[in-house]
Amino acid sequence: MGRAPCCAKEGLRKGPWSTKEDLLLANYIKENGEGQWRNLPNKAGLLRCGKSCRLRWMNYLRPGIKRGNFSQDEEDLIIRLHSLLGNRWSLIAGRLPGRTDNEIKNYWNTHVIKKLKIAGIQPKLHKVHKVSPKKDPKKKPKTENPRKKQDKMKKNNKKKDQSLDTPQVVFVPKPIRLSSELIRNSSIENVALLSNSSLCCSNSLKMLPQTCQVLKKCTISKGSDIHLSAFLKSPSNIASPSDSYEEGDNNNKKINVITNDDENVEGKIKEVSFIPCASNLLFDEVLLDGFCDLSNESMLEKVYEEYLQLISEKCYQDDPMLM
DNA sequence: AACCTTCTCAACCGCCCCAGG
DNA sequence: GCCTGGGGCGGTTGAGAAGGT
Repeated sequence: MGRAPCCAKEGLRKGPWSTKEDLLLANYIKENGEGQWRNLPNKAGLLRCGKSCRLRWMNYLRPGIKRGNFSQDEEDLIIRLHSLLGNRWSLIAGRLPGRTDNEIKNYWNTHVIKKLKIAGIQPKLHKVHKVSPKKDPKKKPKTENPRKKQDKMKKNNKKKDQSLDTPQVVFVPKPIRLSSELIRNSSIENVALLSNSSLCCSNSLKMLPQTCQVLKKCTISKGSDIHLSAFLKSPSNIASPSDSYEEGDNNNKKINVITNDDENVEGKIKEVSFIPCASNLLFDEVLLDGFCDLSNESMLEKVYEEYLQLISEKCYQDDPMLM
C-alpha cells in the first residue's frame, strides 16, 4: 500500500475557488495563522483538501502577492537564476519578492521557453535537479515500501551521485560573472568562451558596450550564445554589424566592422570571424534594450553574488568536471 | 457569428524531505 | 533504524480566454 492520501477525498470540492471559499480561508488564517493544513479545512468550514488550501493561500491569497506581468528586471533575474539553479522554482521565487514558484514556473514554461526555443537554446540544458523517470500513472507502485526505497536512496546518495546509473547527467553552466574589470582585461575570445552556454552571462554582457576594450580579432566558437552586435553596439558611432555582414563558408562567417571614429568608443573592432549560432534573438532583446548599467542594480548584483557563492560551495567544490 | 486552434495559468497530483515519536 | 505525518516541490492538466479563420 502506498501512503494514505493527505485527506479523505470523498465529497471534497475541486477546481477553481469561489470568493466565498477564499474569504473563509483568508479569515481563518488571519485568525489562526498558517500551518496544520490537514485540519484546516474542517476548522475553517471548507470542503477542500488541506493541500488545496495551502496552495490557494500560498499562490493567491497570501498578502504581498504580486500579480500581473513580469518586469524586464524580473525576467532577467529569472533567466539568470534558472541558469544557475535549474527548475528550482521555489528557490527562484525566494529571490523575487511577491512572486510565487507556481507563477514563475508558469511564466518560464509559457514565455521564457518560447524565447529560448526561438533563440535556438536547448532549455533542457538548464535543468539542474535530478529528474526521476516519469512513472506510468496506470501502473501500480512497486511492492517495495516507498519509504524503504527512500532510505536506501539516502544511504546510497553519495554513491548515486557518482554513479553512471544516475538517470540524467545534469549540466550546470558554470556561473561566471563578468566584472567590468574582467572584461577590460579580456579579449573577446575569452569573453565568448566564458559566456558559452550560460544565459546568465548574457546579461552581464550588458556592461560590455560601456567598458568595451576589445581586441581587433577574435573567434567565437560554435554554440556560444553571443550575438556579435552585443560587442559592436556602442553608445555612440559605430558601424552596424549587420550592414557589413559577409557570408563566408558554412562554418565561418566574417564580419568587418570599422568604427566611425574614436569618439566615445573605447575599442575598435576591425575584423571578427565567428561561427554563427542560431541563438541571437534573445540576446538582441536583452542586450539592445538600453544597455543598462548593471552596476546600478545593486539588488540584482547582490542576489547574483549570493548565488554564485552558493553554487560554488554546493555544486562545484566536489565536482571538478563542472568547473 | 460560429467554429477551431492556441495560449495561459490556477489547480491538482504524486513524490520527496524532514522532524519527531 | 524504522515509521509516520506534515509540509513542500516540480511536473502536468484542463478550463477558460484569446486569437485566427
